[in-house]
Amino acid sequence: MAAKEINYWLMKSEPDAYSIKDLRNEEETLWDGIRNYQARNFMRSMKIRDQAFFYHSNTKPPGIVGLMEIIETNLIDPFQFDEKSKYYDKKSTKENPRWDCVKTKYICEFKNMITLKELSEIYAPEELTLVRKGNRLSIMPVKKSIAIDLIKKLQQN
DNA sequence: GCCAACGTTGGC
DNA sequence: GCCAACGTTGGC
Repeated sequence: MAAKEINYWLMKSEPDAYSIKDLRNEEETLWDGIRNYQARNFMRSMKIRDQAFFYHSNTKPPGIVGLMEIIETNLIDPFQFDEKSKYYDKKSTKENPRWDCVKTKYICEFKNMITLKELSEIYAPEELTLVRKGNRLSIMPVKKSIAIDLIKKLQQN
């Protein structure tokens, strides 16, 4: 039986809010709080067994710190209905929820991160959208060839 | 603190 | 539907 094609993604998080160490401790987490349609749509196209790079943003320096696996998809983000949450969306209804999330599982933390600076020296913005100037997307796809290349590099470190 | 790059909102 | 004003993300 042919192995199912898996796709690769990159997911940003500020470590003050949620870090790779938090994920290592908890093993699994719901990737909630996404309130950007483009990022949401990328999440919607994720499949179980896909893998995602964990990226620490707003750090000195920012960069890729680990790898995780997508273990559940098409989940409803519970915080959109929680009036006390900063992720509350009064326009979202239970009949027609606006925001999704996925569940991810820890695979590994890389001993040495690959910084954004290093990535931008290796890859052009057309190859890796992460290095596009002013990129604010919190979730984005990573081309398979680049993903495999990155994993190899990160494991050598 | 500044700024680039968008996304969102609201007037018309 | 257009566009100006404003807000947000996130690098530096």
